[in-house]
Amino acid sequence: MSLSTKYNPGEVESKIYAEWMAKGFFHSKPNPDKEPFTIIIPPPNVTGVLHMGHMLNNTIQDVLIRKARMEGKEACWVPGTDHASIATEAKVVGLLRERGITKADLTREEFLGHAHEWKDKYGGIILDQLKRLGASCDWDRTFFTMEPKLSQAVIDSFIKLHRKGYIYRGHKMVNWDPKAQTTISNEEVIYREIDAALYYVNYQLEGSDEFVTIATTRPETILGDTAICINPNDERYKHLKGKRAIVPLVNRSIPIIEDEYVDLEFGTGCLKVTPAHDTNDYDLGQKHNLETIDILNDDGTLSEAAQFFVGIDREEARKLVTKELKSLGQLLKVENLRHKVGFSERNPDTVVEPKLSLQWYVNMEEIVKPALENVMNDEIQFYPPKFKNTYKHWLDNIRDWPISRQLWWGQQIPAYYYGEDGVAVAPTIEEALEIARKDSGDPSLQLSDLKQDEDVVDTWFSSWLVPISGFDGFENPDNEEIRYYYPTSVLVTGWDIIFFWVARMIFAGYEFMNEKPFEKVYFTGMVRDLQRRKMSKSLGNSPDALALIDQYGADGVRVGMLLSSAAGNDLLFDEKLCEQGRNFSTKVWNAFRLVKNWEIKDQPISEKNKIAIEWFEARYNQVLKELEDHFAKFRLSDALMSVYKLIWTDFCSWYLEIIKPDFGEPIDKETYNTTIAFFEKLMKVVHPYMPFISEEIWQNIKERGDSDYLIVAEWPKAKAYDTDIIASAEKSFELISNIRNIRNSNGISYKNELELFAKTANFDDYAAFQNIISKLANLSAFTQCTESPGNAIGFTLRSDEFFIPVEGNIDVEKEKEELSKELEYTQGFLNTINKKLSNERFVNNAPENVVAIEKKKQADAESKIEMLQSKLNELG
RNA sequence: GGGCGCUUAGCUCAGUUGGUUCAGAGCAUCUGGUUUACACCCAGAGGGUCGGGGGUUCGAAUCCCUCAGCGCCCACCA
Repeated sequence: MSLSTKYNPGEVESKIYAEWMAKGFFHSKPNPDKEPFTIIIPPPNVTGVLHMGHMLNNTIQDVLIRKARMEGKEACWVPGTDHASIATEAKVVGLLRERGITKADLTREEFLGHAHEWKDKYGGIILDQLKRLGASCDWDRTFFTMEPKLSQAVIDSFIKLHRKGYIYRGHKMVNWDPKAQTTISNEEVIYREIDAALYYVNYQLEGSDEFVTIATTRPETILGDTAICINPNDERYKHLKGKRAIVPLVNRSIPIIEDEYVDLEFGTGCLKVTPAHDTNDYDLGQKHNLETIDILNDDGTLSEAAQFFVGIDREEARKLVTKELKSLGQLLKVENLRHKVGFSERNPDTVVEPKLSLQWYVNMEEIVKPALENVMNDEIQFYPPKFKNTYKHWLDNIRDWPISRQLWWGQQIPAYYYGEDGVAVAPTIEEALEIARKDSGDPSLQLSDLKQDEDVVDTWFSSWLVPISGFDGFENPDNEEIRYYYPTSVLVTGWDIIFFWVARMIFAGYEFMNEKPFEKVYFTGMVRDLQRRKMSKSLGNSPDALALIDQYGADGVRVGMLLSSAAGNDLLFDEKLCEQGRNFSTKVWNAFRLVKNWEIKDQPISEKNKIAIEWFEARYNQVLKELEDHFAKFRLSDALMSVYKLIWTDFCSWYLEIIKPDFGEPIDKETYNTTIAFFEKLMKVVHPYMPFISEEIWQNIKERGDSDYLIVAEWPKAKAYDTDIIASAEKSFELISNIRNIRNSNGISYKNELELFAKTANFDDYAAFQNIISKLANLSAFTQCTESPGNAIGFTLRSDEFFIPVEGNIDVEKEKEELSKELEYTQGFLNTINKKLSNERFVNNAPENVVAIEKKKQADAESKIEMLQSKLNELG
C-alpha cells in the first residue's frame, strides 16, 4: 500500500463522514442493555451561520458523545435549530424591505409564507456546517422548534400553565423594542454606558412668575409629564408643597407631589414624572394617582397625545423639544452625563422604551422553587460550579416572565377573545368556543365571534421544552424514548444564556416532567480574540469557521479550539492554536507512515524492544488513568494535553525512536505487531478529539471487517501498571538528555559514538535500559566504574556520577565551576532540611511520612555533597 | 449600589483536602541539527521572590485580613 506523504484532511474528512453516515453509527435508539448518554444540542438560530462559539461548543459535545459511544453507552446527540422568533423575523423583514415589501403590506399568512420560504432555503446551512466539523449527531432526530410536534407542545404547555393559574395577562410596564415593535424581556435588554446630556428645564409655577427647575435626560417626554415630584424632606422646596406647575410647550397644569423616592443629591432634587415612559415614574403614578399620557407610537415616533412633533422619532423630537425650550428661555443649562441606557439585544442600536401594555406573563413564584433547590444541592451539577452563584442570584430576584411578543414568526398564543372582555384559552378555536359559551353563559356565540390573540410566544418559551419535546415527551409523556433518554446526560452551552435557556429548561423539567432535564451542565466560555474582545461580525474579528476547517482540517481546528479552553473560561482564539492542531495531525500521520513502511521479519525480539514495550504499556495505562480523572471533571483541555504528550513525546520521541530499526533494516514481527496494537490504542484515545485522522489511520493500519470502525471501537480500560519501570525509564531518559546536552555544549556531533562510565552504587537502576540508553545517546559502551577513566567530561545525576572520555582537552575550570555551583545549591538545600528536622515542633506535629521524606532528602543531600566534594578534590 | 471572579514564566493557563512528585504545562524565545517518518521536524537550553503588605501555622502559590489593578454579572436613580 502506498501512503500519501502528506495527510490530506479535506479528502479524508468528507469520505469518512460519508462512511459513518452510511453505516448509521450516529443513529441511536433506546436499548435497555445499554446506558443512555444523551445530549440535546443548543439549537442554533435557523438563520445562523457557524461561528467560533458554535465550533467550540459543538466540538466539546462531540468529544463527549464520541467517548461515550466508545464506552459502550447508547450515545444520542440530538441536533436541531431554533426558529429564533425575533431574530428571524427581523431578518425576513429586512430581506422583504430590500425587495420593496413592507411587513404592514402583508397578511400574517403571506408573511409566514415568505418566512418559511427563507427558512427552507437557508435553514439547513448551519447543520451542514456542523457536519464539516465532524459532529456525530443523530441527524434522523433533527428537530426544528417550530415544527408541528414541538409547536403543539408549546401551545399545550401554555394551556397547562394557564389552567394552573401560572399564566396571566397583565397591564404593566414592559421593555419595548421600537424597531422590532415588540415587547422583550428584561434579559433581552442590554445596558450600555453612553455619553448623554442632562437638561435643566424651568417649569413655571401656576399662578406665579416663579419657576421650578427639573433635570432630565429625556426632554421629549416633557410632553407626557403629569407631575413634578420633590422629596418631602427637602428643605429647599418646602414652599412648593401643594402647588402646581405648568408643563412647558403643552401648558398643562400638573401637581407637585412629594415622595421620598426622589434623590436629594441628583440634578436639582426636582423630578419630572412621566408615568407612561419610565418604570419609576409609573410606580409614582400608581402611588399618587397620576394621569398617564402615552406620547409614543409603537415605532418610537411621537403620538397625537404629544401634541407637538407628532410622527417624529423620539431621538429627533428630543432635539426639537430642546430647541423649543431654549427659544422659550426655559432651558437653563445642559450638562454632560454618562449613564446607562438599555438597548435591544436583537437590535443593538435601538434604545428600548419602557412602555405600558397588556401582555401575557408567567408567574415564576412556584416554578423556580425546585429549580433552585436542585441546583444548589447538586442534583444538577454545574461545571464550573461558580455559576451556581449567578444562577441563585437571578432566581432569588426573579420577576414574572413576559412571554407575549408582537411578532408573527413563532407559536401564536392560544387565547381567543370574545365579547367585551372574554378570554378563552384552548388548543383550538373550537374548544375555545366551548369554553367561551360556558364562561359567558351565552350559547349563541359563534366561531366568528372569537378572535385569536395576534401575538406569538417568546422563543425561549418554546426552547425551554426542547429536552422534553425533542423526545415527544410532552404529548406522549410515557413513550419509550422519553423514558429512556430523559433526563439527558449533559448540557453544553455558553454561560451567556444561563438565564435565557438553562434556567428555564430546568423550570420546565421540574414543572412538566417532575424531573431535571439534564444531569450536568458544562458552561463554555466565550470565544474572544487576542485583545479579549468578543468575536463579532461588526468588529470583523471573527474568522470564517469553514475557511479554518479548509486550511487546518476539522481535526486541527477541533484540537485548536480545545487546547486552551477550561470550562467556563473564555477562550482567546488564536489561529496559531489551529496550526498547532494541524501540526499534531501531521505528526500522527508521519508516525503512522513510519510504522506502516517498515519491513517485517520473523526474527526474535531484542531485549531493548521488550523493555520499550513494557515501559510504553505501563505509561499508556498511567495516562489512561489520568484521562479518566480529567474526563470525570470535564477537564477536556487537560485530557487532550495528556493525549497530545502521550503521542508526541512518549510514543514518537521515545518509544518509536527506541524501536526504530536502523536504516534499511527490518523490524521483528513481535515488536511490529505490538506497535500496531499501540497505535490502535492511541487512535482510540485521540479519536474524540481528532475523529477523522484517527479513523483514517484505523482503517489503514490493518485489514478491517466491514463494520470495524474506530468510531464504535471499544474505549480502553485502564489497567494496573508497573510504576517501577516508569521510574526507571524517567531516570534513563534523564540520563540520555544529559548526554545529549553534553554533546550540545561541547560541540560533539551525534554521529560520534561515545563511551559512558557510571560511578554509582545504583547501576542496576540503569541496567534494564542500558541498550536503550546506548542507542538513543549513541554510545559504544556503557559500563560501571569505580573511578574516573581519565580525560573525561564528568557530570552528576542525582547522586550518581558519570564520565565520558573524550579526545583533547577538558575544560577543568568550567567543570569545577559547575560542581561548585551545584555543591553550593545542595548545601543550602541541606541547611533548610536540617533546620526543619531540628525544629521539634515540626518533628512532633508533621505527619510521620512527611518527616520520613525530609529525612530521606537529608540523607540524599548529604551523600550528594560528599560525592561532589570528593569530585572537586579529584579535580584539584 | 449589590454580587461573583481573576492577578503564577514573554503569551495562554494548570496547580484538586496547606506537606513526597511544588514552583509546572503548552506555545513563544535562544543554541545546535536535514542523505536515513516528520523543518507542520529533531535535540538541548534559558526564563517566575506565585500582584503588594500583614497574619495563622512546625510549614503558605494554597487558609485569613488588607491594599492595588483587572474582568464579569445583576440592579429603575431622573
